[in-house]
Amino acid sequence: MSATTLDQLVSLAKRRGFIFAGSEIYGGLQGTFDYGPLGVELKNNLKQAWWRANVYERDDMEGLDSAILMNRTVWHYSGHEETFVDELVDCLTCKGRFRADRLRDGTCLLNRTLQPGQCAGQLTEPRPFNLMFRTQVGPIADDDSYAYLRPETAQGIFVNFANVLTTTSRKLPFGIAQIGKAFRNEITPRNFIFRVREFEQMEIEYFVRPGEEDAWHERWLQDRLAWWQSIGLSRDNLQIYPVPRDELAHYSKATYDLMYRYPIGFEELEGIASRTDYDLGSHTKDQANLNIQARVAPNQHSVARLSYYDQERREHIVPFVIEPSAGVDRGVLALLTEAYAEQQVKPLSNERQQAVLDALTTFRKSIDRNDQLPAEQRDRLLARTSEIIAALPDSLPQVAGLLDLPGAERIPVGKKLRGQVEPALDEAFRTVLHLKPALAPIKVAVLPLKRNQAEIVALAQQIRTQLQRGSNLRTVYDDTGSIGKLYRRQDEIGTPFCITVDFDSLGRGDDTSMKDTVTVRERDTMQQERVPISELPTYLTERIR
RNA sequence: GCGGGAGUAGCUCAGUCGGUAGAGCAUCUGCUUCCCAAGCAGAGGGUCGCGAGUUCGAGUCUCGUCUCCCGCUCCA
Repeated sequence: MSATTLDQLVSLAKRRGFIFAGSEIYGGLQGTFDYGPLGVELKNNLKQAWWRANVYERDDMEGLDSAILMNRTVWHYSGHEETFVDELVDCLTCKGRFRADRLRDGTCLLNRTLQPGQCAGQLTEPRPFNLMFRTQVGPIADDDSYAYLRPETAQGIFVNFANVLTTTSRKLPFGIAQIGKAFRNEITPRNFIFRVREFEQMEIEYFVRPGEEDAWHERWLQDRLAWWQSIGLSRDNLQIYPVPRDELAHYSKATYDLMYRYPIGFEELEGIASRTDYDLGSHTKDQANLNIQARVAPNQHSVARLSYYDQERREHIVPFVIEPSAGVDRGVLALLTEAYAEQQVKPLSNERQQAVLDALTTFRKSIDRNDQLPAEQRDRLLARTSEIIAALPDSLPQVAGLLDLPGAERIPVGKKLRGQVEPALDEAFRTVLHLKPALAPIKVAVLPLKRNQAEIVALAQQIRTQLQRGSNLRTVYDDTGSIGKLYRRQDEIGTPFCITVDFDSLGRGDDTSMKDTVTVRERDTMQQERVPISELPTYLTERIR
């Protein structure tokens, strides 16, 4: 089971320190999020896994980290100044929002049921709606001293194409990989970290000979699909969406979107675009002599020839580009969605179960009696409630999803239902993140079985210190609760292994042969194994790779 | 930006007829506990989204405003 509502993830993320709303104490800033102590680890692990697979484990890739601020001319020739900056007006009559350049005489043209002119006078003033953020460069704020925050990392790669080529002696095909921040002034940031104004991309620009792009496009699609699965996303939750021709971005010949089944439905996780020679062709000098196939604007500014000299054919060619471009934040969200589970770990007491059942029954009656709900919503709610009642107690975590359905907020007893379900979940369920160990923010937690036993505590802390220093495993020590509580706490943040130090570890148990051994408890199975302290680094490293 | 819903402690929620804010969980401390939410005692944490107005007195009534959530445009 994975997360069924975004709220479950938002709540966990905030509660345990993965992700916070940006600038929270001042009311927030829409479309920004801060990664907390655990979130930064998870995100770093994701980026590291990507870098390892795409740079270290391949022979045809170089890395790059280009500046966020770039000469404005970059965005002129990339096409972004034209396609990312719109003057928009709103029509107060027909509620439409239009590009000012599509209007004639201040009239709403797009509402075709009206004659042009009928909306006139109801339009707001044209306002520049700039999908690129502008910022001041230099101390003097005049009209020309501005730059954009990059809306994609890709252009940093294209403008460095010649630099990388000459310094690495690469032959086609080869790629350049980059991870970095990008900024878009989205009209409506929404859905937690899914659509935000400041985000991070993991991008590859892969350069191939013209004519070979389609084969490489297919290959990259399969590569990327396999990679996402290798870090834990299940194939069932991934979809390939070939973007229809009329929806393609201005640079693209063909694009596959890799869609993931988020709680909000299937949405794009990564785009794999075939960009032809549009980008290098746009940024290069000497365009006329390079047989560029894409339609590019004449470039009078570039001082570099962004081409590849083909020794065999003795000619300069402009490579075609395949671009697998993934969202880091969307990756994090996908990982959390996939990993999240609420599992029953012990039976529910009778009173609790009865209380929940009563609350559900009351809820169902209340829906049934409510005549203000659209029939469709009502039927859906009734059906879902009945399903949950039938599948109790396993279905208990699904109540969150039920209360998230459209219309549910109009049923007042929904709050009471939530109030009954919560303690039941607390009592008998655990929340667990089934993250791949390599991605887990914390790899190992060292726990004393009893915190008021000085010797146990001392040994546990000693083991923690050894693991921290002697291995690359992020290790924490925790003694702020009973052992069961500590396990649950680690489950919730996805820690794959807990090490428990007990009396046997000290040689003070019934079986003295267990001296210098500890219990290692595995997150998913909750199984325990006795391991000699000296073997811990090897034991753990093998299982966390 | 428009339409619909909601803002009270970290979370989920109470808060009656207007009378200076409560519970459970979470967090922290102490005691206790020989492997899966224990328990007990205590502590911290809220200008009730914000700003006006009405009133002797506003979480509660009125107006404005902001933010968030759901639908319309965007796409990593």
